[in-house]
Amino acid sequence: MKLSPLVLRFVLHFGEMGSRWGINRTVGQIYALIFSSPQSLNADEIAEYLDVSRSNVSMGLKELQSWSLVRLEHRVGDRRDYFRAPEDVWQIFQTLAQERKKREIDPTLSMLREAVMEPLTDADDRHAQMRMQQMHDLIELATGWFAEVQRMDQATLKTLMKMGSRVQKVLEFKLVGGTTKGAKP
Amino acid sequence: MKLSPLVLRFVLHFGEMGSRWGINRTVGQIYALIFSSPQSLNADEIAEYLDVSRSNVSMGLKELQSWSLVRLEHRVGDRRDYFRAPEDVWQIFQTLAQERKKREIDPTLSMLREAVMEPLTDADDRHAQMRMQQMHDLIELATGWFAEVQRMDQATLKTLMKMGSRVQKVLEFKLVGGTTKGAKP
DNA sequence: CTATAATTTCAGTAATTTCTGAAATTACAG
DNA sequence: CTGTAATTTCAGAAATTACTGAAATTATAG
Repeated sequence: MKLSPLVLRFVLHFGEMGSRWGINRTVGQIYALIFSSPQSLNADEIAEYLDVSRSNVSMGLKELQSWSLVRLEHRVGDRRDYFRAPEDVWQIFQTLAQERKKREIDPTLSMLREAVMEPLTDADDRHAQMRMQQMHDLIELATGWFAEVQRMDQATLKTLMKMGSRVQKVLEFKLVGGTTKGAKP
Repeated sequence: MKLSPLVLRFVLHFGEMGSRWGINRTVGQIYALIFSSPQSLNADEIAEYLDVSRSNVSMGLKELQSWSLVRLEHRVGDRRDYFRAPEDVWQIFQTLAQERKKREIDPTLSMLREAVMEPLTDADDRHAQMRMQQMHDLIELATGWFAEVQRMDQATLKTLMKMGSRVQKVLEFKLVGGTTKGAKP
């Protein structure tokens, strides 16, 4: 089976970018294929389209499932597993951000949390600890904000993004009076 | 030369996380070491602290410079290059985000831009193209927003983050009347 | 149950990435 | 210039990661 030039280009691009995104080529290609396909696909079809081994596809699909980037699906009278990408690209984006946070940020945050707790006397160590504290505080602020943003509904978020820097004006207006550091609601 | 247990832990963690962040172990370790160090360091010192080859350090430093994560520095009466991490962790964060966007997002965005322009007749291709359009629009919105956020001053950004979801209330209040899609200032 | 289809696991191999040490280049003091 | 220190380059070695094909496991139709 052969892919159309359009889909092929998309698939190959995702394969190449894979390494920059921390996934391997095949996983990137599988995702691109499933994402762009009008129907859900089974593992044999994927292996044939991409010309890779069936076992490689199996491993790739497991990886994509662990990222919640593909959904399993079944068809009546067919016991094979079919895969499809969630429709809503916003949802995909959020899932991806969440997963990346969990894998790329959270472990570092706990490491830092522990490190800044340690009582120290050595001057150089204290400097290092101060730097870690700065990094910790920044990450904590950013991820805390991220968690709240995730709780917003899509419409608000879209509005916020479309407003762009105009939000600055709104905030300046609203914050006159020093509510900046006030208690949470 | 030996690292203190605190710094060692930090350095090793960054080395391990490196692969998840798309950098190699040594680069991660070099950065952690420079970031936490009270003084700038030269390549020989780094090689000795981390027990890796001088050439490996040279390559790692080039990589970090390409990410603008370390600054070159000189000392009077010493012709060696010394390296230090920018003080401001916010600045570091922004630099990092900018670089990642450039390397991980922009190439995909241009690929998608081209793909959605193509005139097509085949039904499956048109479906694929529609999916690419969705992905393109989302990325464009998100990166456009990101660009604007980058233009905000730090204080506003911090305020925004500290406000968290309360910003939703402010927006709801301010937006009654349908200014949502209005012209830019 | 038994037979077969579907999927997963995994040991070995292939491909890629990282790292080293030697050689080449660059920078500069004398 | 010349000599030496500092840095970079790069070919090959080492380590890691990705992929395959065969075997094992799981699922289910009959």
